Amino acid sequence: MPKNADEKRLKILETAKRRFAHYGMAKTTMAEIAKDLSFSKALLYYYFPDKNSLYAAVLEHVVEELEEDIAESLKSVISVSEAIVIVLEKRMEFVKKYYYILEYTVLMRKDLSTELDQLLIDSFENQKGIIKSVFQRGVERGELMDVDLEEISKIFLFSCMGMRLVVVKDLKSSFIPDKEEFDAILAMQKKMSAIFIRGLKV
Amino acid sequence: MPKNADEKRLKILETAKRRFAHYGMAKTTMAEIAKDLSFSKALLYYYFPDKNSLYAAVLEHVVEELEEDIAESLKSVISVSEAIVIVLEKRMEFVKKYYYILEYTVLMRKDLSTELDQLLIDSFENQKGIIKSVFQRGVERGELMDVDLEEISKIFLFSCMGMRLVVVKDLKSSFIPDKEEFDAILAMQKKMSAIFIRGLKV
DNA sequence: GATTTGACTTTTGCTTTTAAAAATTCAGAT
DNA sequence: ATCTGAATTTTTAAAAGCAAAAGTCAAATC
Repeated sequence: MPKNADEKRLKILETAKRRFAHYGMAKTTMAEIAKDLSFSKALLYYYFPDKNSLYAAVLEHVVEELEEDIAESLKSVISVSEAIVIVLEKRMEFVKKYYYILEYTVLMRKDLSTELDQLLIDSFENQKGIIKSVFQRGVERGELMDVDLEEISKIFLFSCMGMRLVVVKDLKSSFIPDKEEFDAILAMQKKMSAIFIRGLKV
Repeated sequence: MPKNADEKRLKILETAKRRFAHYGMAKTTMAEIAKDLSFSKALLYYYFPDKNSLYAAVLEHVVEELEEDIAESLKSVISVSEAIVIVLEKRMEFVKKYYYILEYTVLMRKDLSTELDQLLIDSFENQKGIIKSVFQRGVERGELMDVDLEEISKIFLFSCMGMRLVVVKDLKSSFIPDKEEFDAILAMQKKMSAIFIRGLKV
């Protein structure tokens, strides 16, 4: 019975994820999710306190997917450069794949619930941690200088993230940037990181 | 007589600049500008086709101020690092000083008039040119590697600009970021550029 | 003829209104 | 403890009205 309950929770999560990924938060209604599952709308509220929490759960889910994916990919990688390229590519792939889910957090930046806000902070910290550990390995191997990695990782991440913001101007129009734009951004991020890493070499 | 006409045009420009710098584009009316000068509103339209053109003229004016200021400051500077720091500081000072004037272009990013759009593109190109010539001098002096400076300058500028966008989230609320935020951004930009430049060294 | 203006017209940017849609609650059924 | 239908509350979005601001122009002034 409790197992069955968990299954239902998961089903809701999956269905919501599909809807959010396709139509975004604003254009997805609780009624639609319920209908997809042939559940009553009220049942959704039995498993999730409100729409926002459901969204947060979905977001957490996909963010974990990215984190695991990156962690897995980095296992076999040796050099700092290679590792950073992997991270950048995975990140970009992720943004492309879940654009409509992520869009809401960008649009709402300011007034997000504490829950969501914390989730984003955690996600950022995780990303920073990954970058940091990549650099850390470089330092240990004598490849990179011994600098304040906490700070450097943050700066590096900010540079990469910002690059995307500069190019993608119209966040309001909820229009997904085209492949060319994404590719151009990724190319710049790679080039920047190549120079950046070189600047950290011993 | 024509000289007097030019003077009036300039007076309008100055008054508009003061208003725009203090209240921003949206909160400044043509009637107010006219009243400040004891001109009739219609006279403003004799010298400028519309409010947008007046704004563009003001923006062009302040942008030129920045460009000249930077060019002047760079005359005496030798090393790449020093030069870049100067550019970053001047840029930030400029943003602080004319925040309410610049705000409009950021808010309206998408639907700006061709005129304004071109002005921003030109300004960006100018900034890129400055960075490029700084790097160029570094290359000539044998300080930096010989790379595609056009591309590198763009990437460098994007990284710096983006950094600000990442930190300043609420462009909508038309709230001026506080000194601490600006300082934090500038500090990161400086650190980033130090590593970046080191990454370009021969 | 180049400037300048007051009076006039058109647009734009708010409220306010309001109807529908969506979120959320809840008493009671399973 | 799970689940639902029906009812309630909140949001959203379109329409209407209105005041302020943008923009025009014929006539006056220099």
